[in-house]
Amino acid sequence: MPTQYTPADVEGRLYERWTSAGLFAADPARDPDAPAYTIVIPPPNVTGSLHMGHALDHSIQDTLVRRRRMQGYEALWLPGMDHAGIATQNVVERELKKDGLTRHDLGREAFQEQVWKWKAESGGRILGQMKRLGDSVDWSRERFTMDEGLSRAVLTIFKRLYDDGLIYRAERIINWCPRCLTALSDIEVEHADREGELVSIRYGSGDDTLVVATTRAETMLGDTAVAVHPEDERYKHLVGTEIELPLTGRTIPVVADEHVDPEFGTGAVKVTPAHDPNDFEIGQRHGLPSLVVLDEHAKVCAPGDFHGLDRYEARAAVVEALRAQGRIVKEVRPYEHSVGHCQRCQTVVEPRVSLQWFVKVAPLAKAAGDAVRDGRVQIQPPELSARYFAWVDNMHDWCISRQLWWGHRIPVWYGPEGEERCFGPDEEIPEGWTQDGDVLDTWFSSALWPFSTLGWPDDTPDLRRFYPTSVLVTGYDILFFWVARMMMFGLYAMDGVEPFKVIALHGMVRDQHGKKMSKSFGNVVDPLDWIDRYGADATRFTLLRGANPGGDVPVAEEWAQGSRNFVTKLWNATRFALMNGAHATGPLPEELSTTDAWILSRLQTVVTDVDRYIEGFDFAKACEAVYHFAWDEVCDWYLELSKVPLAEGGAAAEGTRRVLGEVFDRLLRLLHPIAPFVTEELWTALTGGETVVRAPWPVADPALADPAAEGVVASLQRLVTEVRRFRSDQGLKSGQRVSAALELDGSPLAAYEEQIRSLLRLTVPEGAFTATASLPVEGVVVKLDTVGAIDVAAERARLTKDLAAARKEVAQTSGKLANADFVAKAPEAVINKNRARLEAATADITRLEAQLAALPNG
RNA sequence: GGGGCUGUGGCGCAGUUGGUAGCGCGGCGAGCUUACACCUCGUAGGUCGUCGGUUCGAGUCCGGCCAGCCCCACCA
Repeated sequence: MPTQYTPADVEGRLYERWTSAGLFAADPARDPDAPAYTIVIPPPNVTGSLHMGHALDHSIQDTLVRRRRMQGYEALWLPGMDHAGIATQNVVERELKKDGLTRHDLGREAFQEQVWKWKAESGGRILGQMKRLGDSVDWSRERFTMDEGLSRAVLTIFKRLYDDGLIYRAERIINWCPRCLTALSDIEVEHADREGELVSIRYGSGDDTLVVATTRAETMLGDTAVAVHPEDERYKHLVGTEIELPLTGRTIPVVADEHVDPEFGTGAVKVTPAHDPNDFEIGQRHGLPSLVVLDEHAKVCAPGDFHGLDRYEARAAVVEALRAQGRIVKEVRPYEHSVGHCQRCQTVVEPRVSLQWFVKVAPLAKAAGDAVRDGRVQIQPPELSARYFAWVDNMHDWCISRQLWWGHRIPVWYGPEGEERCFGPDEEIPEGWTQDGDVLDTWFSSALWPFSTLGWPDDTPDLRRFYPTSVLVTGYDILFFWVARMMMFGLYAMDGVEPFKVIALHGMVRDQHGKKMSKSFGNVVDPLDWIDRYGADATRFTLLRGANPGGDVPVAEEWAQGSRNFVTKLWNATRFALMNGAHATGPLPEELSTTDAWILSRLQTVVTDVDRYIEGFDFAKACEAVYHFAWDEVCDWYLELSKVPLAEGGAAAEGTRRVLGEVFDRLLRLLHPIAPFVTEELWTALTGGETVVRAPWPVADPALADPAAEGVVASLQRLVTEVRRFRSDQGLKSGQRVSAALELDGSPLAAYEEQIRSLLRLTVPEGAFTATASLPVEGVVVKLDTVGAIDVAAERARLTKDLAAARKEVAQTSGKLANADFVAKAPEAVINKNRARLEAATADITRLEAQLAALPNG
């Protein structure tokens, strides 16, 4: 075995072996007694490629699934992709544009074919990248939201919602993207503050004028009223009258509406029902007409001088024209306000009245909220529940129609007599009926993901065995987009059965300064680059190690190197064990040495801790626990201590070989869900087993807990550390052997004289000491021949400092114990702890004084 | 405008029901000791944003303030 582990040499080979052996395939009929464990992957966009966010998300899911699989669950991790309506259509349209074509040149059917062709050729790159990460998904169950089966699910639930009156078509004001030329739901709009200009305009003529303010002057062309507060004395006389609307030759009514804030601006508001959500509501309340003055490209479509101008050109032109008429009052002033942008292309969204399809969310959202409220679905970490409730309890109706060609077409047809009818997937469409041209929001089909992927609406064995799913793992950023909607549709479609038991939310991957990764900052890290250079295991470990519950995950090159080093360390440690004949077969030795008993005892604790941490979604702690056990305890102490019995041979060596094998067998299994590749490579080498993928998950054996052995080794560690410190302070070469006498009589450490000499590079004295340093530690005395004269002054200074600290400790602790209030009110455990502290400090004083006294005069 | 979060050694983070602070990286010093220099050994750095309160005792509970971040939102 080489001294360094080269991930690239093994990862591909192992993944291939796992999949061809079908190790990740779930089988609903395999063992009816085994509990099921299901995770459906948050389907990445078919246009997407693996980024750090996926890598984190998948590392978590893989860890959960691999552990359950080892525990004997029938574990299914179902992979798939989302058709990503707008995103994918944009990609393909861009391709067409290179040939000077638009989708309209092709027509709907040909365009769709083009998208499928694109998908076959260059979509789904991410699936191959998931293999690099080691994702143990069941590839035989891969799904796509546009699959035939999933499409049937979409049509089925649409019809059910339609028939239940939960889907309706209406003329409403919606968010319109003038570039994508489609409606958007509220959450597909991102708000950002933008510098704009607030223009104050005088409406009316003669004595009957008032001033309104707007940041979108061009919308005045579509004004159909001015609104004032009913109690506003300034305008009371105008309410109910008509007022002149400049530039248009129209007059509009002045209406009184509670919504107007008399304190803000002039207290008078222009009302454009067709292009502003507020104004739309005012319009509804007062029966005002909606006058659409901007077309789907956001160009002025109202007749007149401005016709055909883009909204921004029109804005300037309108202001200019008003200025010419002396209508602009005050100065036009800069004004920062929040502007909505299309999530997909960042174009400024234009609110527009149009005929769209909506889901009536109130009853669905209520059920989705209740499922969490009454504990049927648990949100992890629980603190994030508040955000969830805030959302589901205040949800507006969901605009689900998109004016796109890529997606599930709305299954509603219009008849010759103008009637409207929804047809289910298996119904025959009568002659002469035409289908609605819109498609559904991508999130509509993703909302069905937990059950549509399992065969719903059919009653399949998969659906029965694997629904509801066990846990949904995703970033908190997608709680509203996806999770809340899965809850709504899952509960609705599955008659109240929740789509998952636990929603485990993780944070966002960030750079080492906590900054969001983005191309513009230039701080994006490509997980595949890390996998190439450090390996999948190190990449996963880095992410999981930073994954504190609910927190964002900062990553940096150095962290990845540290993880890579850990993997190498594990590699070399196991290599050491193998070179020394470690094996994991047969019973453990009857008689365990104290160090063997100690490491086995520690192992039980770590097994328990790691299991508990993963169970609680605390991956950072799970990583830390294995990391420290493997490195600080197994490598730094146990391997070193084992060298003496291994060299000794005989029964001592044989016992150690068995224990070494036991420790690495369990450690590798414990680490496998987190770092699947290196553990597979090492575990199969160590045990000769087929694969660790389906090896049993380690369970702690309480009989192996040995506090006494842990105590002895702790003493040994303190002794060794103290002597090392002395050697280091005195400038003794660490490799240099030093003659020493150990007076260990009566100490439990007596049995470890050999190991102590080995760890400290001590030899047995052959003659008289030349210069001696005496170190009383842990009740034993170590006499070192220091070869040359030791630095007495430095040692004295150090001991004096320690002595002062010990005396301070004694003073503080004894003072505390003398405090009547403390003794009366503090719990006994705390008091005992302080007594122990006092005792230890007192012993330290005795020891240090003796050491000082033993120092040669110099 | 509403809601939430964070502020602990140089950097990034842990700190369960309150009991005198831990980890990784980095720093400094020493060293190729028969697994590993992607290593080993030793070591220096915090009084926990700030003010006040509760308590025998607070990083850990309560209140004010300062600083930063995020989400939601139809104030022209």
